[in-house]
Amino acid sequence: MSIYTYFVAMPSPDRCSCHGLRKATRHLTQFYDQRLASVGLSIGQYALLGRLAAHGPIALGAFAAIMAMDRTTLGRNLQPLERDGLAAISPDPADRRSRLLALTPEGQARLAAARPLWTAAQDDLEARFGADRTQALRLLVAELLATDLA
Amino acid sequence: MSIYTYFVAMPSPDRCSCHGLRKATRHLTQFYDQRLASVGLSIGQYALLGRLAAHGPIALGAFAAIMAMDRTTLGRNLQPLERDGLAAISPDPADRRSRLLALTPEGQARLAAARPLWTAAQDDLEARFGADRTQALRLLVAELLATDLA
DNA sequence: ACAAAATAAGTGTATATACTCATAAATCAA
DNA sequence: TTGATTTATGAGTATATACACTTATTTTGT
Repeated sequence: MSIYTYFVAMPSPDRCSCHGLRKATRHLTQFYDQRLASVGLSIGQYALLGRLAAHGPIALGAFAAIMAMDRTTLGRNLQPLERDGLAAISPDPADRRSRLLALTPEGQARLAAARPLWTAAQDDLEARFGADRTQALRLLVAELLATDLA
Repeated sequence: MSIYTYFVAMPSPDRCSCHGLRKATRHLTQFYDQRLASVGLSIGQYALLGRLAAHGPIALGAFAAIMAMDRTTLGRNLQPLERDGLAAISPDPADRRSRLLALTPEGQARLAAARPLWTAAQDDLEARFGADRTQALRLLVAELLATDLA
């Protein structure tokens, strides 16, 4: 543990809403990533597989919208998952421009293996940050996401 | 505007705290990035320069702690700023392991040019998302950042 | 003084993010 | 029908993020 740790022990609320959110996201992402590392998934990959399981075979653009992710970002993020056989992309017979994304059996197995680790991480977060604040944060970020900023 | 946009118009609060936070951060980052694009800075770069202006010449590790950023991430993020002459790294005479990061006059000028755009973005966010919710979110993410999750 | 431990930083590698541009296919309008 | 437009996607480029490993330097314990 570095001495620099003490400098951030008591941060003042950030004047910049975006910078504060970005810092907190890095913090939380590292926490979840560490909890999932033993099954070989990041929290981003876990979220992709989980949502994909729920939405079945789906076009890339539609899935990017569900994930609130740039279309090209989704494409890049899928490459390691496809390479490792966790997700598969096939042509859409109904529209030859479109390509359908689907979870493979391997992807389902990996997701099932990760789920208890994710649940434990969620519980640990609530225990450390507080159930009320965790709930409030979840609600606020969902509302922010639904806010049109363009 | 794609038809997919309608799929995300009314999101349910995310079960995964991390995924929700990550989506909202992408959303907000794109908003700020677009507002700052005309001066050639991303919100991440703006935050770096702004904090650097406040903390003067400072060692890389100490600055990474202030930014709540991984040390190696900071190093990579500094490369374009150094290349463009906005920040400069010099050896620390007191400790030859350490290197001191400082804002250049060019960096100060760029920061000054960006500041009104950032202020306008902050104001727009508050107008659209609501001052009370913006304030609450800022406080919550600061508290989350201060929470030890290890 | 010197060997061991701690510290500061860089490099290699891999994934994450998104902009611009290009391509192909479907839709629409005259 | 056919030419213009919209839509779905991929490729190129650049920055963002962080882990594991390495190197150089300082500090510390004896």
